[in-house]
Amino acid sequence: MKIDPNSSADLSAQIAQAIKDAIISGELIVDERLPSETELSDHFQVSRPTVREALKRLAAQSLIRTQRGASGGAFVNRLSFEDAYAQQVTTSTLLLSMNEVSFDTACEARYALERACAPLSALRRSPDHLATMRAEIFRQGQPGLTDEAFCASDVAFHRALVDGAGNPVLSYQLAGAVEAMQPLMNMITFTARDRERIVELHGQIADAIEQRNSQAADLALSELTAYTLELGTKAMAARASRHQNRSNVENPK
Amino acid sequence: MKIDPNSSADLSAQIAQAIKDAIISGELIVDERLPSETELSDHFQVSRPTVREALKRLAAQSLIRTQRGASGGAFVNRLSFEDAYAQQVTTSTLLLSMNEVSFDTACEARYALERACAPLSALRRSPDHLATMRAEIFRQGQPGLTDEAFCASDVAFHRALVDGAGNPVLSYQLAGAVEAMQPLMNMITFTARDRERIVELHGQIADAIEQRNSQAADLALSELTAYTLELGTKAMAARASRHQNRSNVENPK
DNA sequence: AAAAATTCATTTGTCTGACATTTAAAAGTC
DNA sequence: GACTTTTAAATGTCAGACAAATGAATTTTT
Repeated sequence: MKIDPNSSADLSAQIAQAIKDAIISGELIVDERLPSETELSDHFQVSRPTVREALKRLAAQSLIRTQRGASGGAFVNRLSFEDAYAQQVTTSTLLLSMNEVSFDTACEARYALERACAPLSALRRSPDHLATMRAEIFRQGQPGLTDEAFCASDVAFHRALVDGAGNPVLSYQLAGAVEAMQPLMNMITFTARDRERIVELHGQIADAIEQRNSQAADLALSELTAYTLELGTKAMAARASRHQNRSNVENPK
Repeated sequence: MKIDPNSSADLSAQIAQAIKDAIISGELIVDERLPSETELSDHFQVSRPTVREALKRLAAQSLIRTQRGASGGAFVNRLSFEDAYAQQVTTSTLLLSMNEVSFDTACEARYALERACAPLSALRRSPDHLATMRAEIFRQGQPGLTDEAFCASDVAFHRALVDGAGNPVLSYQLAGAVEAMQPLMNMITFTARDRERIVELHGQIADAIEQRNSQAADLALSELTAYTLELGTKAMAARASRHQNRSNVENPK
C-alpha cells in the first residue's frame, strides 16, 4: 500500500484509494483488521486526521466498519446485499433527479429490466412471493389509499416479482431501477380508473406467474409498460402546463 | 439541517446524513455552495475536523466536490452518469467477490438483463454501435490474444450492444452487471474452439442487431448464455479439483 | 487608460497535541 | 472459581495553528 508523493490529489483521497485497491485486490480480506490510525499515519507519513478522513471515505462506501475500544479498529466489511442495495437506490435516485432523466427513459429502463426477470420468476417463484404479490394487489384495491401508499405498494409488488426469480444479484440490480422510479411515479395522480386498470394488470401478472406462464406474464408487463408510459406522459404534460400558467401569473404581460 | 444530540452515532456520520438529506430533498440544489467548514462547525456545534470527516464521506459518494481558495468551498455535485457508472461497477464487483456469488447466478443475472436490452438495441442502434461491435468481434478473432484481452473485448462488445438501446439509464444499470462479471470470466481459460464459438455467436448477434431482428438477437443471446454457463461450470469444476489436489498435497493422509 | 503585477482575504488541506469515550483483557478480590 | 476493578489500546472529538490555492481588489507599470 503506497501513495504517490507527486500527485496533486488530496492525501486522504490517495490513501483511501490505496486501501480500496488493497481490498479489491484481495490483499486485505473480509473481517481483517486494518492497522490502527496511528500506525497508518506512520506508514503513509501523514497526520492522524488525514488518515481519518481517508477512513471515513471508505466507511461511506461500506468498505470498512470501525469499532471503538481495545481490540477495536477498522475492519474490512463484507459488502452485504442490503448495503449494496441501499447504495444502488441512493445513487439511482440522485442520478434520476439531478439529470433531468425523462419519465419515458426511466420507465423504459425499469420495465425492460423487469421483463427480463419475469420468465425466471415464473419458473422459480415460491408461494411466499405469490402471496406477497396478492397481498399488495389487495391493498392497491382498497379505497382511500393515498397516492404515495399506492406507489409504495406498487414497488412492493414489483419487488416480490423480481425476488421471485430467486437470483440475489438480479434483485440487487433491479432495486435501483424500481425504487428510483418512485419519486417520478409520485408525481402522478392516479384516478380511480387508473388504479383499477393497474390492479387488473397486476392480477394478470400474478396469475401468469402462478401458472408459470412466462409468455402471459410478459404480455401483461408489456401492457403495463404502455399504460404507465401513457399515464406518465399525461402527468408530465399537466405538470408542464401548470408551471406555464404559474409563470404567466407571476410575470403577466 | 439538524442533528440529534442524543444519537449514539458518530457526529460526522450524522452531519453527513443531514447534508445528504438536504440534497435529496432538494433543499440544496446542484452547484449550490455549502457553507464553509467554519460556518458548518458553528452551525452544528462541532469542531472543524468533524465537519471535514462528514464532508469527506459525501465526497466519497460524489455528492459534493470541493475547491480550494477564495470563493472556493464545497459544492453540490451533479451526479454524472460516469460517476454513477463507476460506483455501480465498484459496488457490483465487490459484492460478487465478497459474497461468493456463484458463477451461475452472476451469469444468469447478466444475460437476463442483457436480453432486456437487445430488442431496444435492435430498434435504435446507430451505425456507430454496430461498427464497435464488428471491430470487437474482429479483435476477438485475432490469434495470440491473451484471455484478459479477450474478456476485455467481450465487455466492450456487450457494452456497445447495451448502449445501442440509446437509454442512458439502462446503460448505467447494465454497467455493473457486465463489468462485475469480468473477474469471474477471467478465471476461465478459453480454448481456441471456445473463442471460435463465442465469436460466431457474437457475429450472429451483430447480424441480428444490424437487421433489426430482435428475435434472432434474443436467440443468439440465449445460446451464448447457455454456452457461457457451460464454460463457467467446467472452469469452476477444474478450479475446485485443483484446490482439492493442492490441499491433498499439503495435508497428505 | 489599459495591462500587468502585487497584495490580500478567504477557504480548503494538513499538522500537532491533547482529552474523552469505549471496550476487551488483565489484575485483583472475595 | 466467580465477580469486580483496573488498565491499556483504540477510536471519537476538540482547539489552534500554518500551508497552499485562488479569486478579487489594489497598485504599479506601460
